[in-house]
Amino acid sequence: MNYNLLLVEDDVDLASTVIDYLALEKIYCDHASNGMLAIELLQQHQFDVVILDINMPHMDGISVCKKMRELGLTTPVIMLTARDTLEDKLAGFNAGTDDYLVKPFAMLELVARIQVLAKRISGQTSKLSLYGVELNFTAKSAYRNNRKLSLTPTGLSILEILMRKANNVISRQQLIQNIWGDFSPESNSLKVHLFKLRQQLNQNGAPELIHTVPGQGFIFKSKND
Amino acid sequence: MNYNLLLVEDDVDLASTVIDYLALEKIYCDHASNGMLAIELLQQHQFDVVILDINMPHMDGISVCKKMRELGLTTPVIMLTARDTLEDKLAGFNAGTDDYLVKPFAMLELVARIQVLAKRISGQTSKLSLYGVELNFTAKSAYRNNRKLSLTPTGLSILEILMRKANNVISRQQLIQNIWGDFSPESNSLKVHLFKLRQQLNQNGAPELIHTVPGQGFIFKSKND
DNA sequence: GCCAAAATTAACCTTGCGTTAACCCAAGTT
DNA sequence: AACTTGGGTTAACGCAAGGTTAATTTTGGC
Repeated sequence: MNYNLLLVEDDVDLASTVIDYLALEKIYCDHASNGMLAIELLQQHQFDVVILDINMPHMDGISVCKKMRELGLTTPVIMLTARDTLEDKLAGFNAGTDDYLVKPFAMLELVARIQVLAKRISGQTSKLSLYGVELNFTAKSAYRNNRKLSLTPTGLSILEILMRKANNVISRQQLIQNIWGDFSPESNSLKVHLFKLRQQLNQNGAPELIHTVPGQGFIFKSKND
Repeated sequence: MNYNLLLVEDDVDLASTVIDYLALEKIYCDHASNGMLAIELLQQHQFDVVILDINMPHMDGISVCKKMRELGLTTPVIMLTARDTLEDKLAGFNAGTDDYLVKPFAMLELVARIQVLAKRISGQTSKLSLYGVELNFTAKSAYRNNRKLSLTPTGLSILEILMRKANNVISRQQLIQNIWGDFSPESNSLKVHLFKLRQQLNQNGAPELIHTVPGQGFIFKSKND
């Protein structure tokens, strides 16, 4: 929730219907009535997903999508259209769209597909669950195999950073940057935090999830990967 | 091109039809006839996308997908089903699927959607794969025939340099330059590193991949080239 | 200003990477 | 046959990176 979308749609009535509905789902949605404007907005702001009507005067949705990709804008795109021939769909995917929804569609399906795309990209969720570890942001708590871990704020934030980049190595520097910003403590604070975090995670002989990659950094993954 | 999929489908006839078709598109596709097997395979191997039939005996597609996510398997999922009610779709998305396709579907659309998902992933985890050797940059790890190699940072970097210029001879000087920059160690350090790297690569009598070209340097290639 | 929780620091221990040097071997040279 | 040369193999050492522990300082709520 709390996503930031851009709806590109020339039919103002339809647009406001969609925007109003999404607002109920706590999804905020800007509106561009034509392709040129959309591209401009996309270059200026960061959006999680773009919803793109294909049938528009001047510049159609396919062209907008193509243009976006040419400009290096990787924001995920969902195309909306009344036409459901295979050629149309393939043209859409070819232009670089991520999803394709045929009108009339159920709002709930649109919302579901928006969430899938937004999640994949920005990892915005209220909870993260991985390898039996559950992280709840709103409650600021973490569990492993349903046993609550007692973590300090920084411990929690380290765990979050590692889990968001699960299966990717994160260097000490990146970690420090993410936790403290530009001014970090000068001693082995990070080591101590990590130690305590692992201590909590590995109670009852649970297998290690935070692995050290010597000389490279740390990685959150299960052993048998 | 050259994706690696897993199709989970109990109808063997339908499965082989899909697999054969995908083969034409150069998309390689393993097959699991039930959910349990699928989960096992997913834990053992790395797939780009999973195609999941919903309607299966014992363990249906929704449960398989849920289980996957609980286990921390983030491989993108496309669900296939004959039922296209909204509730079914929402149940699918709720279980953590990435896409949902209603039968009968056009093969070309399936292929298009596979490609979208596979691309998103391969953008996140950059890896290099050659002659059975897989180099994963984000995890800073290397595998040969799915067996993990234990490499030091320099070992990994040598392997990367050689693999990037596979089938081209690289001189000692070039290697040294690339690893250490302008100031290199004065002894036979490179030789030792290479020895240890080869030692890791050639476990279990696997054929040599790093060949010495006397007086010239080294070349990464398979024997029969 | 007091107290508990959290963060930082310092000291110490352990591991393992990188470098070195020494030695081995085979092929070519004199 | 002894010597040289290019390369492969092995073990040893120093040092930096990482892990552990305890003590001290900082922070924030009351």
